[in-house]
Amino acid sequence: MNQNKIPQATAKRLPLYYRFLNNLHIQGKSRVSSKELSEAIKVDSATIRRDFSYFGALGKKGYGYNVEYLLGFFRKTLDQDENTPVALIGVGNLGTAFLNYNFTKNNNTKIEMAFDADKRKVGKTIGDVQIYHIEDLEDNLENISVAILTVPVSEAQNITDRLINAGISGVLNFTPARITVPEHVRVHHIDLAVELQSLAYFMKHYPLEHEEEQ
Amino acid sequence: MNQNKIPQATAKRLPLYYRFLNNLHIQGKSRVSSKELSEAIKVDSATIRRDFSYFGALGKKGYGYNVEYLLGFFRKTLDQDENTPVALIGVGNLGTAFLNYNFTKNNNTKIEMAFDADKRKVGKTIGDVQIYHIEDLEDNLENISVAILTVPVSEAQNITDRLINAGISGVLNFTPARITVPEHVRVHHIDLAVELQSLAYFMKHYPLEHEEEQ
DNA sequence: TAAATGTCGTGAAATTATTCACTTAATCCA
DNA sequence: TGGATTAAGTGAATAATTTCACGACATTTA
Repeated sequence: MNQNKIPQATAKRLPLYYRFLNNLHIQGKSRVSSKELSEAIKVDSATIRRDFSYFGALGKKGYGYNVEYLLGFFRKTLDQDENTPVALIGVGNLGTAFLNYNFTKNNNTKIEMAFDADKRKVGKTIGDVQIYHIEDLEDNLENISVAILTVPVSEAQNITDRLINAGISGVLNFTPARITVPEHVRVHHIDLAVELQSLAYFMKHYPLEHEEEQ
Repeated sequence: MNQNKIPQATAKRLPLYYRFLNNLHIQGKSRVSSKELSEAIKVDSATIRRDFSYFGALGKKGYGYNVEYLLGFFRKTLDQDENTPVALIGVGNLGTAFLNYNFTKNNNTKIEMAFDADKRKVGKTIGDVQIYHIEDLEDNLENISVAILTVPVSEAQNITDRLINAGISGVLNFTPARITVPEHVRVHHIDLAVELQSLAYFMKHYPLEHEEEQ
């Protein structure tokens, strides 16, 4: 595989490309240029061409990219065929939002089960996903490698430790806690307060220049 | 001001530093080193020292940083005194999560009002925030510069246009739509599906190396 | 007081990412 | 068919970010 040659910045944009191509395909468009893509997803066209070029020559000069071909290519590259099973930990408002969000639609991730500490929620189903009690975490987490963590910050590290013990190797952490994990576990943090505050900071201090932001 | 000298990557970490220092202060710690900070927030210690150095010499050799002093400094720098008023657009599960999240706690942003298209929600209050009908957007959005966008993707561009017309200059966009805005408006995208998919991709293709992310 | 230790601040190097601008090839159109 | 146009792919330049590694100085300890 050529995975290690692909810059991280590029890898982060792949899902974005994939989804947009999928939309184009659904709309019946058969052809797209890096310029069009650029305008739609707000990434410089040279960056898009460079990103694609890491995978080889996917387009045609004077023509652009064939949507169906490119989509098929990304489908393979992003392992769209193979589903990644996900567990949701913490069924509060944010957790519920995830359960109702239909990820599987144009995405290879699927929330298979959810856990919560509130006994009143246990046994219920939201968006087809069964809710278990957090005490039963270890008994149910089989074949699941990714967890979405939407629990109170005070529980974050403790539950993370249990998740890792139970075999999880990727965590999407929505708590403000900067959790500690072993080397082989990957954590992505999404910190809503930080995002909001950082937006406010940028607005005040970088008033004129304009570039889109992750 | 020295804002323009500060790299964007540094600016993005500032809220993180601020919050962690605040926690230290609450815990009664009076002193901290870049190494300790590094272990807690998973950012390389040299990066932390470099980040701080953009603001001048804030520490003392052989000692570290004085928590209270540093906190006070960041409070000023991040304009913690001055609140940024925020409007929430779309009171679904995700929107509700925001309303219940107590941002103002150690944060200078405050959700002042919310809007939704569902008449049953209008007039209610969640977490002290009044919900208005989306039709009345323009009438109520006064003195608000930031919007959190948690509406269905189909409405995203249309509502964004209205928001900008009503004077908003920053948008925290949680919809998958890559919205188009004029030069003076800043948009930060947080795309939950992309985050999840990109985590899965990194897990599969960058198996051994380990660095914290985002 | 003197030696040992700790830790900042930072030049310089290394790494990573973006952007420019040009060559080349395919398409489009008259 | 042939000239004009379009747009990919990419070498090279530039920019941004991180990291190394060390000098200098404060603190701590004996």
